[in-house]
Amino acid sequence: MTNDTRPTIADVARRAGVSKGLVSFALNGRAGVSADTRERILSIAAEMGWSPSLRARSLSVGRAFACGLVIGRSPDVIAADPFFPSFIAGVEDEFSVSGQVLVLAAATPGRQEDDTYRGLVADRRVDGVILSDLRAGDPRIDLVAGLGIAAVTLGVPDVDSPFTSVSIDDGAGIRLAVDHLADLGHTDIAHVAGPTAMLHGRHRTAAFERAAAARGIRSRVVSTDFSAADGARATTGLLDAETPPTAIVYSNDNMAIAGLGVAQRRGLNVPRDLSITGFDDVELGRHLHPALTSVSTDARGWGAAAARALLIAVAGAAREDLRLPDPRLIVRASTGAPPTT
Amino acid sequence: MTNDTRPTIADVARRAGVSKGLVSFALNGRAGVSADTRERILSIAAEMGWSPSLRARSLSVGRAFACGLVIGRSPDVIAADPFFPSFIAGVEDEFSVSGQVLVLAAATPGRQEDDTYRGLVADRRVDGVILSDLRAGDPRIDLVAGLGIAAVTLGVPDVDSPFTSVSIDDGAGIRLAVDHLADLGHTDIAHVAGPTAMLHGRHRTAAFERAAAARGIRSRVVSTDFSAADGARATTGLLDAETPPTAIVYSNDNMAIAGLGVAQRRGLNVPRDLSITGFDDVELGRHLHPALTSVSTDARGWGAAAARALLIAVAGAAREDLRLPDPRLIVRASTGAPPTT
DNA sequence: GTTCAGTACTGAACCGGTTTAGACCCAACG
DNA sequence: CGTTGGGTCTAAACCGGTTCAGTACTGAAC
Repeated sequence: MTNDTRPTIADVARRAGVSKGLVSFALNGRAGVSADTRERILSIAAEMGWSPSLRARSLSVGRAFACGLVIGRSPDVIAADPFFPSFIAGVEDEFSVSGQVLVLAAATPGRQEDDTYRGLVADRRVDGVILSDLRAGDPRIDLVAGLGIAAVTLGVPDVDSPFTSVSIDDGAGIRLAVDHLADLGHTDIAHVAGPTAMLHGRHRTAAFERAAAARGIRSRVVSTDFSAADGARATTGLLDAETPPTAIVYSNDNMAIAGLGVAQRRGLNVPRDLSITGFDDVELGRHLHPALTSVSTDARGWGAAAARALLIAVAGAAREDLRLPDPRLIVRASTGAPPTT
Repeated sequence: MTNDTRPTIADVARRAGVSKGLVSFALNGRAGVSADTRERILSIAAEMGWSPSLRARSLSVGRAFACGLVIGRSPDVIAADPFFPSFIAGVEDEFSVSGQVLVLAAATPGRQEDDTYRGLVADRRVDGVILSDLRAGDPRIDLVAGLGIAAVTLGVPDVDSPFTSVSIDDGAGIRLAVDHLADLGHTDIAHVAGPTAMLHGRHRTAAFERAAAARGIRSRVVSTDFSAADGARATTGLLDAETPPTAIVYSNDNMAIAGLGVAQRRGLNVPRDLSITGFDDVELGRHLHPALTSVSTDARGWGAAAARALLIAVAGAAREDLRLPDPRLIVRASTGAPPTT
């Protein structure tokens, strides 16, 4: 049943009456092959159903024809985060047309993140990696640079980096949310942020504080691990305060939805008693009651852009940073004027 | 900076004063090497920081040391589905300890699912694949079998298959939900199902109808594409009926949450006016208001089991089907007694 | 008519491992 | 003392491509 003896380049060469080398030249479109010989070789190859063995190719040219993505977050948080699936879809949009393949590795309980990278590279399984969820003073930059492999970073690192960065100004998204709430009349807004160790969390927090200050708004920030549970906890803490905020800007939709649940459970009406904004604009958000006002980022486009940049970097081009279009705020029913005291 | 000249087996052999072959024997723990020679070779290898080139190994032994997962759903649906990330985490739990790697491929607009498999296998990039989201009369079984590669299926296919299946009885989960609702007094329950083309959707629907019949319950089923939007649409249709059901069993949490939104938007109180159950038990569910009653399946455990089974199949073992523990129903606040007419 | 350049092609080395056939040594046995 | 046999090790083939040095032939230039 399984016919595992695929034709090799030698079979094609024999059948075409030429040397292996010439077949290789013909296939790779290199000079030094006459037009009709090339055509003959190619048609014989097609007829025999030959395609070069990626493994042999990989060994002789020293490339893996694959790139890696290491996911550092805990699986539970990943599962709740719509970013990765969309992002991966975007990466695939690009890879699938260029014969590349995506190797996914997750840092698991039994294996630290660093070891995951080291393993991927030590085996030369990938030609490049995508560094996501950048942290402050991220050690992976030096690690990967030392490992001698191409990479792109998602976001601009806060340390010297030899790698192309592909970034989106998520601060702009937070700013839009704050301005929207300020326009509605809110003067006391809280921000439920991601982990402070993560760079994008910091950016969003800084953007939040700047935007709040610019509008003369009382602001407070509480940081979380991005999980719904932590979002709920943070919300409870905020609503328990002496003078609770009249609006909360969450740094992801998952936490915003959990926060909405907490508020409703306390008998609060959203948006009459409390306004809420999310971040990611997951599909689910528009079907909630009330529908969630959220910052929409193009995760899929980001994935495609990162993949493209990585392929360029693998090819040896110099670093050239890329900035994607700013996110937009999708205003729905979860935001409104603050309660009149 | 980049020291790209890793030591090769020849370097180790020279340094140890033996032949390449013997180093290979020593490394792979094969007989024919004296104990002290083996030790000497191994310690020299360690000292030189040598590890065998996966590419060379791959070429000579004819294995890729990688397995593939092709995701056939549209990226938007994947993004909303917590199953894949958890499942992948489980796969990684297993692969990371056995030096395997997960190659992820997504069927993209520019590339049909079949071509994705074909490409993965034609390049011999993987030693095996995981077939998820089994469809009725799934053509991928024959395709992959014809391609001559190992595989495991997630769920038991409805056609002849040479592959090990790793399955979970999701029908049991649906039955638990129906029984729970029947116990509460419901006599008119609807099921918002997944696509009819998908086998697990069919199983759940069949289980629903059987369980309803067993309890003498009026039942109806509407099928969807698994998206929140379609879940909302289905819910609207059900609630618009002459005599709407008093409870709805959704086949994933995402649709259940969207359905909850639809009900609340209409001014219905859940669970007083309408009971709702989900499927997946996402973390978010317990933070909603009301907290979602849902069927909990161990996606991560499933991933680990599938990975283990696949590695066994790749090693050449005979097919041996595997059935995972039944899912459980987590009762929360979204289900209650039906309204008294 | 030789030199020269250029094109088309071959043969062999190479990537870095695995695997097999066989050489060599020493002990035991008839 | 010659043979057999088991254990240790080497040399070389092999996996299936790429690449480079070099050869043979062609046509143009001097």
